[in-house]
Amino acid sequence: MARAAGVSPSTVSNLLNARDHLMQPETRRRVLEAMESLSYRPSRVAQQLRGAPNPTLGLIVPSVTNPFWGSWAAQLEGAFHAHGRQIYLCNSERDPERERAYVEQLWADGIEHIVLSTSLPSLDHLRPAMDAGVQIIAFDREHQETDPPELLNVSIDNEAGAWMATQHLIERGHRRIAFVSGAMSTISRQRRFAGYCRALSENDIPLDDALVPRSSDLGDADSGPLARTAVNTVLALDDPPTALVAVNDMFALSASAAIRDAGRDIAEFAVVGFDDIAVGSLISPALTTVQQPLRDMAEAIVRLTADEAGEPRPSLVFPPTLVVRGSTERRIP
Amino acid sequence: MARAAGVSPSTVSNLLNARDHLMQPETRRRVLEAMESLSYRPSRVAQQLRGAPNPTLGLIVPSVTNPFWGSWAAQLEGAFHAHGRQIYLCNSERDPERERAYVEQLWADGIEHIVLSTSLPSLDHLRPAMDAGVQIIAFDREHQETDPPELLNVSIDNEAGAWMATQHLIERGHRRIAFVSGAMSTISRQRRFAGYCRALSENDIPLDDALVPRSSDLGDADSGPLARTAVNTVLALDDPPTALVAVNDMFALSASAAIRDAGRDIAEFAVVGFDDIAVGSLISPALTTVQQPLRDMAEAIVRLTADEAGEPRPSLVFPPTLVVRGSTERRIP
DNA sequence: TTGAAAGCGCTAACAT
DNA sequence: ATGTTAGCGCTTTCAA
Repeated sequence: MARAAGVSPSTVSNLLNARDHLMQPETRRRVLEAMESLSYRPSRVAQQLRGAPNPTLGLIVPSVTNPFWGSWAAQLEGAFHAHGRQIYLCNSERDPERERAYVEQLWADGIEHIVLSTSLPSLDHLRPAMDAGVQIIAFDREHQETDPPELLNVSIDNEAGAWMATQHLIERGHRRIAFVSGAMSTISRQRRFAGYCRALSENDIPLDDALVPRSSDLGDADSGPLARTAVNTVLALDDPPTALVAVNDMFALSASAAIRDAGRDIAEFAVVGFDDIAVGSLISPALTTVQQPLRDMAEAIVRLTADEAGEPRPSLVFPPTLVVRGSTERRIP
Repeated sequence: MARAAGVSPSTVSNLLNARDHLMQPETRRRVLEAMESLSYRPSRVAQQLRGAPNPTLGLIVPSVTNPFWGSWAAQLEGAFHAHGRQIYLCNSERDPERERAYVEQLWADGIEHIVLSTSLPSLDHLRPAMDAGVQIIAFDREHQETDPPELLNVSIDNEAGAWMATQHLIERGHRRIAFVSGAMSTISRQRRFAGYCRALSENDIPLDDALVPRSSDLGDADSGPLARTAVNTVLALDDPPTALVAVNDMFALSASAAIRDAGRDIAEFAVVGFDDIAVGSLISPALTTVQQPLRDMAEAIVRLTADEAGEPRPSLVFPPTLVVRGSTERRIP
C-alpha cells in the first residue's frame, strides 16, 4: 500500500503506530488519503508474524445451546468489550478432541488468552498449547491437585451451591430428594453431587442410590431424554421422591416437563435448578435455582488477563446464591 | 524449527504438505522426531502471510443470550464440523459498530467467509471488508433491492411465518390480537409485522395501532421490561386483546410472564412465539411457535461456502413451519 | 523528516 | 532427495 502513496513502508508504519510527531503535515495527508481511498487495513497477520499479540480472547463453552453458556458468553463479552477487547466464542460439545482443535486453532491465530469453560478432569490434551505459552483460564472447574501450575481456575463453589439447594428442600420438609444429572464426568458436576450428599448426610438422611439415576451421557446438547428417563425411573419407585435437585436449569426444566407428562401435578413436586438461566424466572412456577455471580467472575477474568505475567495468580472461587422461587413453594408437613 | 532437526526449511515444508514421496525414510524420521519433541505446530500466521486461507468460518449473532441464536450457532457448527471446519462465534448485540469491528477482526485474521446473522437494513459499514473479498452471507435477512450483488441472503420467509401464526389465532376465533415486539428496525421484524398485518387484512380485521405497542429498543439482550410494558398497555385497553403474536419466543415468554403477573389467567389468553427455542416445549402451557428449518439452512450455507467463486449463487428463502402447542389451545366462541 | 535493510516463519520455483 | 532463494506485509534499527 505505502508504495502507492509515494512514501516508504516505514513512514506508513510510523504513522500507524503514532510515531508521527516529526512528520510533515503534507506527507501525513498523502498517506492518510491513500489509506482512505484504498480502505487499507494493516494486515494483522503480518503484524503477528512480527510478534504482535492477537488482542482477541478465546472463549470455549461446552454447549451454546444451553442458555446458561450464552449468558456467560454475553457477560464475558461485555466485560472485555468495555476494555476494547473482542471475543471469539467456540463450541466444544465437551468433546476433548474438539476442544483441543479449537485451542490449537486459536493458538495458530496468535491468540494468547483462552477461557476454557469445560470442566473435564484432565487437561493433558492442551499441554502443547500451554507449553507454547497460551494462557488458559479454566471456568467452572475448581482447582485439582494434578493441574499444571500455570492453569488458572475461576469457578463458584459448586459443592456449596448444591448443598444450599438440597438444604433448602430439606428445610421445607422433603426427605426423599432425587438428584437429576447426566453423566457426572465433569468436576463441577461431581462437586454438585458432593454438596447434595453432604446436605443429606448432615440431616441424617441416608443417600439412596435409587434416587440418583446414572447415565453416561452428559446431556449438554439435549437434556430432555435423559431427564425423562431419570424422572420415570424415580417416579416408579415404591417410595418416590417429593423433590429433586437438578445439576443445571435445563435438566430442571426437562425434568419438570417429564413430571407433567407422567400425569403428576408439578405443584406437588419441588424442583431446584442450578445456574439461573433467564427463562427460569419467566415460567410458572418460576424456578428456584442456584445463581452464579457471572458479572464478578467476568471482571475477575478481565483482571487476570490484564495482569503482567509472573505475578502470583491464585485460582478463584466465588460464592453462589440460592434464589428461591415458586418451584419449591410446597412444604411437606 | 527445521534447523533444529538438521534439515532445510523446505524439507520440513515438503513433509508438512505431503510432498514427501521422494523423502529418505531416515530424514523423515529425524524431522518427525524433532516436531514431536518440540511439539511443533506450523505457524498459521506465516502460512496466511503466504496467502493460505484461514479455514475457520466467522459467525456473528445478535445476542448469544437468546437461546435461538445458541441453537443456530450449534446447528451451523455441527454442519461445518462434519466437513472438518471450525467456527468462531461473535456477539454483536446488533450494534453496527460492534458488528463492523468483528468483521474487520475476522478479516484481519484472514477469515474468508462470515455468516452475519444480523438483519440490519444497511450493510454499508461492511463495505471495506466486502470490497477486500470477504464473503458475507447474511442470515435472517431477506434480500433487499439496495443490497450489493455479492451479498448472499439466507433466511426463512418471515412474512409467511407471521401470517401463519396470526391466521392460526384467527381460526381459533381471536379477533383482538396484539403484536408484541421491540423496535422493528430489522428487516426480519418488519417482515414479521407485515405477515401479521396481511393475516388481519385478509380476514377483514382492522389493524389497531393500540394493539401494536412501539418501542425503540430491540430487546435482544432482555425482552422482559419491553414485553411487560407492552402487555400492561394492551391489557389496560377498553377492548383488550385475547391473543398475541410475539416477534420471537423470548418475547412470547416474557409477555406470558407479564400476563400472569398482571393477575390474569394465562389459559384465558393465546400466545404464539417465533423461532421454536427448546424451552418452549418444556414449559406449561407449551408454546405454539413458528419453526425455522435450521438444519436445512445450515447445510445450504455449507454448500454456499464450498462453492467455487464465480458461480451464480442466488439468495435462499426457506419455508417456516407452524408448531401448534398448548399456548393457543383456547378457542373463542 | 524520511528511507533502506533485515527478519518474523513459511512456501514455491529453481538449483543441485 | 534435499538445499537455496525470494518474498508475503509489517516493524525496527540505523543511516541519510
